[in-house]
Amino acid sequence: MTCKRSLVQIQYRPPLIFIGAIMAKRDPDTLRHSTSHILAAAVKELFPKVKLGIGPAISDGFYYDFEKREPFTPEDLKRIEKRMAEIIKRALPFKKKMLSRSQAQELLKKDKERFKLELLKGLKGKRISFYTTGDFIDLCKGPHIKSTKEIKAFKLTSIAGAYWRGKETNPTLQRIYGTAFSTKGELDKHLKRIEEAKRRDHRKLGKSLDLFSFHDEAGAGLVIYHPKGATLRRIIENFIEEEHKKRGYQSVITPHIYKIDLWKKSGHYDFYRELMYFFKIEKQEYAIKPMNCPGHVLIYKSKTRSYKDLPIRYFELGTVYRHERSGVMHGLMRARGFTQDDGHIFCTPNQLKKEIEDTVSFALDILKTFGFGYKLILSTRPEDCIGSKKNWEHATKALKEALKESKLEYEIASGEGAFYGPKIDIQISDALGRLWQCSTIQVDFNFPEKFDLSYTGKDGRKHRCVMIHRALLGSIERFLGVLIEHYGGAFPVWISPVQVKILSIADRHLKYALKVKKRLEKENLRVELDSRNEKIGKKIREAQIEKVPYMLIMGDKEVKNNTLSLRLRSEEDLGEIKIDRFIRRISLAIKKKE
RNA sequence: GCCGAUGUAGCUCAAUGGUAGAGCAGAGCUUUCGUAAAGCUCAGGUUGGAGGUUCGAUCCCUCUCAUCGGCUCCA
Repeated sequence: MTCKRSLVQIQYRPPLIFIGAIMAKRDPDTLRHSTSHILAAAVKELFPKVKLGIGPAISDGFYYDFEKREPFTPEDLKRIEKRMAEIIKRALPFKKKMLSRSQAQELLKKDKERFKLELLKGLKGKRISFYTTGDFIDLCKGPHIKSTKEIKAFKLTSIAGAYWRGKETNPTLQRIYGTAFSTKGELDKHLKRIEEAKRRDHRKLGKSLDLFSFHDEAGAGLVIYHPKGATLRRIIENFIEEEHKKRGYQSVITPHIYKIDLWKKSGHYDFYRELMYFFKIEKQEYAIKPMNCPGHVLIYKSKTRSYKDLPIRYFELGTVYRHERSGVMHGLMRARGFTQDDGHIFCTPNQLKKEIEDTVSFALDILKTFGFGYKLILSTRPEDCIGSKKNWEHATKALKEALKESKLEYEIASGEGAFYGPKIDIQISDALGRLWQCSTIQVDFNFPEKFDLSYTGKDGRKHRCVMIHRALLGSIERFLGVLIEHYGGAFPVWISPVQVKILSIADRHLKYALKVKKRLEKENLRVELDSRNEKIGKKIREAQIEKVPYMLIMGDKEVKNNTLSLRLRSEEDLGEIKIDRFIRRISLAIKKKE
């Protein structure tokens, strides 16, 4: 079988710096790919009529695609797993076998392996390599482990549907996912990591930390923020807006709906209609904005611009709605309504490189503030695109040079650019190691043409300006989702919805507790008081579960000494401390964004 | 949108072709307590929604909505 390396596979790479992700020291791909053969062999033994797709190694394991009328059940999975263990026990060698093209074709035809035949057609060369393990034979370029004995620990993890060769118009195959390791310990570690990731799932934490909710009756993909979630979001929004102001952006505000004519002019009506929400009032058709660009463009166009004005940078926390297909929603990570930290830069072609460079460094600064790892991807000209070749080259070169001068490593996604220009995407990963695109920096030739965006040059003539679309967090929703999983809900103090929880021991301590609360609120701290008639143990337990960074316990001793007893969510009991000292301590942590 | 699974109290889950139960949360009472869960009592449900099969459906079937795992798409 073939094992195509593509960006799609790279997407499954393990998290960059998260939760101590453990990569096996040896490259485990060969082991996993070999295990996928054993999976196919077991399926063939149990279900001889099944046809084979492909079975590559992916970052944490492998999969194999099968065509089978009846879906695999979880029970089937267990049976297959058992048969795989038997095959492995047979200690079969992986043997390479070179066949001529006609021999290969004959073999696959005999087995009616129509997908393999299709793969064979796409292969170059006269001799085609196959690998055998016992009676099982598979078209494959290898390499493989020597013997099935080397598979010491494996597990089938899930079943899912997948299109043949990833194309929607192709038949749906059934994909069995699994993973394999060279020791049992590594497998256990891996499974534990998955457990931990599930515990950090932002959808779960969003509920238990009372941050946000979704409702059947409200609609799929529409986030409803609860007080604590709203607080968290506002802090991030204020932070990001301030950072933009520091870097020469001007804040603007634009409407949520526009007449359909504007969307026709911008091209969204033609290219983006499927994803847009439309409505008609008094014979006038409107659409809810899926993007913020048109508004910013109208501001630019509201007067003539001189080269002296450029670059102009507009910023808006713009809420957009996109009708995502029903199967793709994923908590905050993929919603139908979301807010972008959206900015547009209008500049001269000569300014392009510098602007890109600054924007990339801006994005990385922001990501570093939250301790994220990241990956840069440069997407180049797709087949179907607008704009002259010269423009594309200029822009792509500007992007490349900006990255080069910033000494940043990046991958190239050839032909993956938007139809209107090349882009740099930055991905960060969630608890399960899934990468999410957050920052995106896109050069656009389309808008400047369509809206005739220009400026007057030194020569007194009109010149076409260049437009950059960029979002650093991407969508606030997605970023929050990743953030929740990144911190496992234990946010640094500066963004914690509740920074301090005061826990009073008995009713007679309430007055003092209230006094302390007032004092802390005067320092702009977010404080809650738990004065319920409950035991201190219970109050602590609940504050721990809420992951409040600082707990202040107040009883007779503290009232008498005019102090607080400080406990951290890391379960540290730090004992008594003076109020002012505590304020200094927490203020410093907030300032340092720890 | 596609493949598959799921949907029972606010939350986590149990049970059944004869209209459902537990723990936590909530309310009331007792208790005023020192670093991860005090006790008692009460209340809480058109079993996601619509239709069908059946004497009878929460359970079986169809449709629909939503969620989950993927595919595809994407911020």
